Amino acid sequence: MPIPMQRNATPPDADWEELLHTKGLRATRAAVSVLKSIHSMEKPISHDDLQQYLSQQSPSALVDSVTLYRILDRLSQAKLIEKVLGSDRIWRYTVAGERLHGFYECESCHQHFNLPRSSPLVTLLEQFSTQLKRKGDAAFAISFNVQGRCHDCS
Amino acid sequence: MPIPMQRNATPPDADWEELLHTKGLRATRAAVSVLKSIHSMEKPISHDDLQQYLSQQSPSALVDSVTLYRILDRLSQAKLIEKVLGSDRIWRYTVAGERLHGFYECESCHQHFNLPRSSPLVTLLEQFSTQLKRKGDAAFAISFNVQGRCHDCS
DNA sequence: CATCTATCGTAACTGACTTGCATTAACACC
DNA sequence: GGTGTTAATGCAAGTCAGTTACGATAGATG
Repeated sequence: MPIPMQRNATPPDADWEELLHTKGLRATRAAVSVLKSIHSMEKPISHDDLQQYLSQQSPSALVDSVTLYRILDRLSQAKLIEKVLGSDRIWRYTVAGERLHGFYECESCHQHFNLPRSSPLVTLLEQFSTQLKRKGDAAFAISFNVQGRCHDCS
Repeated sequence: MPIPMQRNATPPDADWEELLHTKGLRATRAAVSVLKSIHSMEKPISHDDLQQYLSQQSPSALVDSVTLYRILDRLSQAKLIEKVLGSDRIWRYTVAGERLHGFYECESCHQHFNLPRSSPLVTLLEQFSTQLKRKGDAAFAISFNVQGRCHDCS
């Protein structure tokens, strides 16, 4: 499984550190690189791929596997990132946003692709989601997933 | 985790056996009880709960854990049942239908509830799904999931 | 700088699911 | 009814994503 492509440049470290602090988290070297890396990816990335990616970045970015799990946990609890469960039962992590995320999952390689926010499906579900929230309902989140085959696997 | 309630009576065994045969599967005692049981449930049930349920039914319904996994696999591949992945990374199985399924998952106990087909959300997504199919797109299935807390857990 | 405690690293564990392989029992064909 | 074929079964052992325990380390704060 190839490690997903990187997106564009990200803000300086100080900004990430501050972001972590506002959530009551410590700005450790590991947490910063993880947060930064996830924000630089254009699609959700798994624990495994992320660890590999980090190890290739620089020796200083090396993170222990358990530590990485814990960082990912902490960041998602703080809502700095978002997790998506693939049908391979593997969690993938991506940027968290105020807006709803929909994903396209390749049923063969299980790569996930963010559906464009402009997709009518996303718009539709977003409306629904805010309706639910307004109702103060017991429902907190809607997630959805379109399955198919990605270009590489067809 | 309590074993989900049973629904109403189901057709005689001969019908289930025939159904299995039409899919090229053997009508073993185990396969029949599994198929029958899942059709008698009103919500998706996990491997574990199903095995427990079967063991309580009758001694003859007892199925080995691995065998049960394999039966569930076979039945879903034959599209006689449908699988849903919970955010606890556990598969649950339910009746397969031509129509789209949406689920409500309790984020605490992870029980799944079928959303009523009359739900506007289900209708909406169904339209979308058929649109995709018509387009002959690479997308095969849409699944979605509303998360919240069930009555018992609140 | 010193103290406090969140975070880290190592090793061992968990549990849902899978694989290998010898045995059994549906089904088909006499 | 037998009887042969092979799908399906049961047991033991394996896999692997994720978790837990606990002593060591390093951010934060005064």
